[in-house]
Amino acid sequence: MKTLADHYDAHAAALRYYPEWEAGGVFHADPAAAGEPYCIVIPPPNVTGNLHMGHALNNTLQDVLIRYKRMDGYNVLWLPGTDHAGIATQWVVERQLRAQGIERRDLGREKFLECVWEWKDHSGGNIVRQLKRLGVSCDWSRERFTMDEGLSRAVRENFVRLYEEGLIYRATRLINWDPIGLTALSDLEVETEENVQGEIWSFAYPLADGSGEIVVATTRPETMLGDTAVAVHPEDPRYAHLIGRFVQHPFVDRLIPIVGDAILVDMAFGSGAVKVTPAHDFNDHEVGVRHNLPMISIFTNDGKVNENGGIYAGLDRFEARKRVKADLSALGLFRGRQDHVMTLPRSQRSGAVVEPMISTQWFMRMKPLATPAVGAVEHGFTTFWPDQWKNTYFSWLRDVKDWCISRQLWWGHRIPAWHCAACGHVTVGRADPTECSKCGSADLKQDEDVLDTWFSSALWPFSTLGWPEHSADLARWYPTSVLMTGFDIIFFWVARMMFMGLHHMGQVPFKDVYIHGLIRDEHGDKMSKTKGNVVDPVEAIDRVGVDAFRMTLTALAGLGRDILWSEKQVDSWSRFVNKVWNAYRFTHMHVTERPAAEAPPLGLYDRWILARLGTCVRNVREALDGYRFDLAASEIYAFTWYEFCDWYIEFSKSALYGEDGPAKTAARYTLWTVFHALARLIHPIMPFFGEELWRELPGNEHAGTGMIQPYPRAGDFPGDPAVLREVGYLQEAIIAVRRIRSEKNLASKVPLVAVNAGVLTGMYAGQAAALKALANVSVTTGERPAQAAVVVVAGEELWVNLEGVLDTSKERERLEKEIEKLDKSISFLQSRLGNEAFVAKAPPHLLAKSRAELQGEVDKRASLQAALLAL
RNA sequence: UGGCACGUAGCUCAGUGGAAGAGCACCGCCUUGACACGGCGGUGGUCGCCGGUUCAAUCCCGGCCGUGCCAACCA
Repeated sequence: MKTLADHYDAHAAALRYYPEWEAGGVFHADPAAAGEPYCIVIPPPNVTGNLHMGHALNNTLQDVLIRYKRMDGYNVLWLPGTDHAGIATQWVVERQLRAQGIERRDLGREKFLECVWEWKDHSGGNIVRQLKRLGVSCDWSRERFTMDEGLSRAVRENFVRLYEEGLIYRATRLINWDPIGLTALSDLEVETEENVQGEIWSFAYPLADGSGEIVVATTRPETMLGDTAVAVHPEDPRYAHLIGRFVQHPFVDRLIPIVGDAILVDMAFGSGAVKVTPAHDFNDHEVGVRHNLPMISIFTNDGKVNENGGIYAGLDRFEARKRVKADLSALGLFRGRQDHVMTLPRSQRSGAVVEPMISTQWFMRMKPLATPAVGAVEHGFTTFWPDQWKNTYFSWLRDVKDWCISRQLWWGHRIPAWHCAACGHVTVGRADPTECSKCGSADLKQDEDVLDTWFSSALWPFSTLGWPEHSADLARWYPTSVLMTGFDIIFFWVARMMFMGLHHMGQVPFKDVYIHGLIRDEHGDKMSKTKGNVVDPVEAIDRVGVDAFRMTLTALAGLGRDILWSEKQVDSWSRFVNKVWNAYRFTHMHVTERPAAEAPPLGLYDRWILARLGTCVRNVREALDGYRFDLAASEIYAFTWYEFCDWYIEFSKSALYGEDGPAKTAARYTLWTVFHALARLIHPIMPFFGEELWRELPGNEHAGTGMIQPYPRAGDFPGDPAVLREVGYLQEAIIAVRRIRSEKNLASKVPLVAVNAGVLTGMYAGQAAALKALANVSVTTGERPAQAAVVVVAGEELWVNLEGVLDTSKERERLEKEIEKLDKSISFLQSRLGNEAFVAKAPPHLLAKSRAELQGEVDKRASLQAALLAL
């Protein structure tokens, strides 16, 4: 007999099996292999990042699917990789250099990039090592990086094609500017800070002809330096006559027109007049465009007032605000202030207050790209899980503005455009040009900017598979099967992959998009460093083992729900590993070799547990197919714990501890068979544990790894309804007896005897051993034996009656109410359908609970109660 | 302001147009030869509120209240 350790050693298993799997090439995908393709391309983590709980969830769930499909015979590829994460990475390195007193600009572009690459090489392997500790079965031979050679080529190809198609263009626009990061930002990289305490500050512009004034209000008084209009509603009786006249700017020599604009101005708000700063406000900018106003920039890139700000030039934005207010007040133009709660746009990365600035940037034309991306989801080529996220996707794409793709950074894909010093023409090409494509001048200078980091991410599902080459991988695995990610990057990433995939490949990049929730702490708060409630997944793995850790994540991953992570949950789900291990040890005590392939004649309980196993397998598959990870986990948990351990193992003991014979053979076969399936069934969720169970299963010494065994099929374990019914009744009988015991305070060693209990003596005589073993109740006929401590009431259908023993009047009331309700339903359905159709169609419990039966039950319970009290 | 979710046992969550479920917590009993990281039994819920549809609603529909998220935001 093989002795197993008291406890499963998750760490030892991980150390042993992962290298074996890698060395054995079982993660490796072959496009020529058989099977329906199944592919996931990993959402690439930041190359210099560390594994956090979000990654842990994201990758555990992907691995569950990947392993399930791989075992199920699909030709599976899980392609891993990392992202260069433009601003984020540059920011980290800049900060490190600054700590050494080195500024990026002093270093120069070349040197700085060397530093970034160094940093990437130094800390870039971390996240991959941590992913491996999770047990993820990626094909590491295909690992990619957004700035590797192939992907850089894809980025360039994409840029050139879109440029040639007129979908990428250069223009001077009002854009979001980060005055600390010194770069343009896309709309998405701007975050709004809520509930900022601010003020609305009012002041007057004197009319140029001295005939009066017009009062405007603003949260940013300093922007008045760039005002080029005052807008009023054209139908406002207070101001309509002023349209076309001018006010005098108090600080700069400028006459400002009063314009009528019904779109911007709300007559009912404030004074009904609005100052217009077209160069530093998006709404005002539109007014400027509509009325052909001058757009005067008043800020430098680092957020100081420029030469257009007259005497304020050189002041920081916020300093200028104070001075402008003071000076306006001094001129007697201040007209009041009130507190105002507002929102503030901040750079996602640097935290700087974003300044809208007029700037020349590269843009991607979105309308022609977005329309097919909307259609693809509308027509079901891609499905969101849960479904409601498609609304988020639609609402953004339907209203999307052109995407500012250039960044004034150094870390990233440099824009493949060359400016001609001679004629100003821009040459864009797949190869670096030597001369201007217009005038032929060789005096070319490459554009200084790099592309938004999401520009390369948008190509990820096909660039990683080899695009723009027509690779075998691309042909085999595009479109991919599912994209798994968080809701926060539906805009940033999902939508962009959709339109780029559709544009270049003519097909959606993935058939399903699974959106998982956020991992929060046990109180439902977001994890954050400042709150100190961040859970480190690596620490959690060290503590409970990777299998238990993954089981917890999987079990908590409900569709469309955030996860509240707590040690309690982890401990609770971890215990499952121990429970299974002990059942496994029990099996090893009784089963030392692989049973004959042909099943021996099986007993009632053997057939029962195998039927339940079949149901479990079906439910697990259904759950996984519908991305219900939580249900898959709890299905396995419930079957194993409550049916296999609590019932089957107890049932099987009398055979296993009894004499050799068919019953023992059958029980051994059954134990082995359950674990043979269970080892595979749990594998996707708990791969190391599953592998250990598989390898240590008697007779599996040469069976190879469990991770490529066929996933169990429900059809392998057919069920017989009669068997399920019989065992169901038996369980009820046992439960009822136990309950009496507990209520009457009878120790389990006190033997009970059931006399003339029809159900037990007749139908279930064959299960007497189980009744004795599990409830210590013997079944007999005839007189009440004197030696029995208590005689359980005899009669028909004892299993029901026993339950009735504990009836209270409350229970009786409930039953009577139910009778009333059912009575009505039954008579209605009978009169409408006719009795025969009713019997054929009505749900079983309606039939069973006909009035007479229920009434009989109520009566019976009452009399039983009386009988019992009399004992 | 708009959109989307959510509201089921003390807590975290499943669930269904036809007899309310799990885990944790709690209360008893039990160290029985896989497991005390265990076993057995139990307490606990007008399934947010109000209407409607239906023979029947926790489930479908409408309204309301509460919570969360996303998006737009008024100078």
